Amino acid sequence: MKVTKAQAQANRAHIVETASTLFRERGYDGVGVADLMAAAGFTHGGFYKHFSSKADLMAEAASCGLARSADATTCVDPADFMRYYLSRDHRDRPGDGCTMAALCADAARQSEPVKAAFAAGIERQLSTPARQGAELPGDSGDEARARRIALMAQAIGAIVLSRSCPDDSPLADEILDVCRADVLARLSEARPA
Amino acid sequence: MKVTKAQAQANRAHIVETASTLFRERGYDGVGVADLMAAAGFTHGGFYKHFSSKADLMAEAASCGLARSADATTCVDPADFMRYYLSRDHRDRPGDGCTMAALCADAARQSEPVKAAFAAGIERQLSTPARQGAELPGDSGDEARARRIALMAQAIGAIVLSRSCPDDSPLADEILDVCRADVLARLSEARPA
DNA sequence: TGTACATCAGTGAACGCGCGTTCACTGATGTAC
DNA sequence: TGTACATCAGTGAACGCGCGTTCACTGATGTAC
Repeated sequence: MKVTKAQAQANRAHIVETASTLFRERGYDGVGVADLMAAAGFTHGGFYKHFSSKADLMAEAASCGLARSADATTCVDPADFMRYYLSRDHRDRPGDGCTMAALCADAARQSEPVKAAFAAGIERQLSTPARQGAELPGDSGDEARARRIALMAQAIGAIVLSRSCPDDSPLADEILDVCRADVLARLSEARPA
Repeated sequence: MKVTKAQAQANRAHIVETASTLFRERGYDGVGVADLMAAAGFTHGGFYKHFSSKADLMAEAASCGLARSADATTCVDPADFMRYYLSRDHRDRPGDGCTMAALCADAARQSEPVKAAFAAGIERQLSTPARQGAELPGDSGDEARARRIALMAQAIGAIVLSRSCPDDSPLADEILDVCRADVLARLSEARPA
């Protein structure tokens, strides 16, 4: 049964979205093509009408997930963002969360297109405009960029470390709490109002 | 052909070591039992004379790799350690590097024993004694521990992010350079000697 | 110490299974007249 | 506008392959006498 061009395009986008969520939850190797298509409401055979391979979809799902995150943080207060980012809620629901935190270790072992998507996504996140008035006067380009990189690394490291501990581990929560306090302190130092 | 008890024990340890390296290089899903046994110099059939399952070995290899790292940093100058940790060399040779950086995102999706091994490994790293004279007088337990956690998260995040970029990406090097400078600055602030 | 036997680390073929991918087919959509 | 045909998104069976695991076997080691 054929489908309108518009419907086919919407179906394709839906598959990419579903993949993006499932990959974040279970990793690239943890999601099969048949799994994924079933989760999106299709049978597996149609997959190759949309994508040339699973690796192709991986790169596209990464781009999509990373772009969405970057857009979602546009003009958001950095402290508010970090309070969410370093929350138990974000840690415990990777499917709805940050693609970098969920998949960048997986990406390191994938093909160039996937890694290129990650580099582009990181770059995009770094150049997301801050909320009006959230920048310092002395916030020159290089310095602000360096601070963003340092905080991004710390936040991602905290989530990834926390997730590697057993579910009920006090250490998992301690890592999150300590890093949240530290990141917020660094943010308020940088911008003493 | 049987083998002396001592030899069998040595062979087992060799398999764990080989697994620890291969897992760090390719991830848990990227290394098959047959692969691994061949790399260790054996055929795959003997695997189950030593381990009850691949998951069992994963937990043991994690413990082993994490313990070794923690021991290797005992009494090392934190700044020296961070200069190595946040180097291109460490980033580009995960097989010889930090188990946490290479596998903690994978660990998050594994069974409880693997996650428990990670929590224990992180705890062990946190309580590794610093080099004599590398502590501040005001370095009370909680404060020092919090600083260690924050720096560990930042360093791991930097490696993981950097590894997710394409090999020749300037961004990969920038992340490493920025985070190294930042971590070293934080270390020297904390201990103004 | 020497001999007979049990043990068990290591071998390599075989197992079922799920993976990514292919393919002949369907039938509504889109197009040419 | 109405009709005939080509297109192609989606279906579901089938493919080869590599995975984790099992198993009958081998033969040097370790043990009992």
